[in-house]
Amino acid sequence: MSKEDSRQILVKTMQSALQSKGLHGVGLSEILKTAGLPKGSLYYHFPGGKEELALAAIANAEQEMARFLEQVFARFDDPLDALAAWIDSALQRIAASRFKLGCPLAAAALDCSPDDTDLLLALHGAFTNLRDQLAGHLSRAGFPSDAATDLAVLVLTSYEGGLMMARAAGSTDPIERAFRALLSHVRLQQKELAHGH
Amino acid sequence: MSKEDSRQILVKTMQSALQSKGLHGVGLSEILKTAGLPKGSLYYHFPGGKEELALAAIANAEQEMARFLEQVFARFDDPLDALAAWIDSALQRIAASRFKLGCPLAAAALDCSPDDTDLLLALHGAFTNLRDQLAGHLSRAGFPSDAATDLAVLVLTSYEGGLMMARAAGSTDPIERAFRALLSHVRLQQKELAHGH
DNA sequence: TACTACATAGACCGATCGGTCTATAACTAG
DNA sequence: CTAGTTATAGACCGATCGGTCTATGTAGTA
Repeated sequence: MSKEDSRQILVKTMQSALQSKGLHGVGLSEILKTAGLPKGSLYYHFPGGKEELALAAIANAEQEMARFLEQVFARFDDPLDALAAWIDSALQRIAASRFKLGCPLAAAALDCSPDDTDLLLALHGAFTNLRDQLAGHLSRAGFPSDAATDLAVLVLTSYEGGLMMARAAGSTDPIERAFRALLSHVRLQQKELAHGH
Repeated sequence: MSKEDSRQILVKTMQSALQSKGLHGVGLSEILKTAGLPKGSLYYHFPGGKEELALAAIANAEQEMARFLEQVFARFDDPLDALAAWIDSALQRIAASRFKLGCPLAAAALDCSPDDTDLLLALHGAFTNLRDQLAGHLSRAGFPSDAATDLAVLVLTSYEGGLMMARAAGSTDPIERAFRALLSHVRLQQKELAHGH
């Protein structure tokens, strides 16, 4: 097994562990058992141990999310249609996991100690990137830069909160409701903007 | 020390531990040290151990939140003003804790195993209650029942997601942005509703 | 005082935690 | 074939985990 294979397996395993049980909810032994690798491999690839692996998992999750967003927004002319499609796919993904998988970023953010500065910094960077990416696309829908950033944050917060509540509910209902409300309000605002010009 | 005192101290300590470190992020020994109580007291009041204590902390957090919402909505004629005031106070609270304290419900939801059915059920109940409470108040602002429920869920998800992101950011910025966007859209919708009638 | 329930107190337990260490397999270069 | 690097393999460590247990106050009642 090549170096990159084992490394990637560990990252993916940690990422999915974060999604289902949180940072402190899984032990290294469980991760290693799932990954099918011994402890030596972990500390060879990640001398920093659990935290370094978590950071790598967070970076990977951010990248996956950013890429997926890029694809979806490339597929639609209207950014709001893209938004709806993105949520739709999130709905399917979470339902397919029977509501076990949340967002690894959110799980790490809530499960870590307040003075885990490395982790929090990485998370903040990830959220900021995603926010700016979203804001860029939304500004194409006619929203001024400031409003687009605010709206992007609203989308992200509802997405994260929605995933969390969906997990508790064992249902996609919270995400559906939140984004039904959000999109209806935003479409109205968009119409208003169009009239104003 | 009376029975209720110790019990309440344990509940509060667990609640704040959930907010700052999550369910598995704190050990019982740390909780007991903070509470200034021995292990015997914990297992006398909560024979079910950590999980029973967590359930009690969740129930307490839900009650506090519901009461606070009730107070805020009683103080304003316009439910949207109340909403803004509620967020304002949340902003102050989280800033005062230097972004260490999130929502105990969210922390528990993301840090527990997917088959912790008791915990997830309790959280689902809590979120549903808060949602319906919010929806009731919002329907007074002119929103039809269905739309009010959707909007209530949007408010809750943004609140929870906003708290999480604020923690990562070490700043109230995400909450401010999210609710600036939310309130601006909702006020527009409200105006639209008023015109339509 | 004696009895009883309540509540505290903390020693103690096996299991598991994250992390370190040495040994060795597998491959490459000379 | 040898030397050296890469990566795997897992025994082992002290610390801490959640939980159990017995012993000790303590308060109210007879």
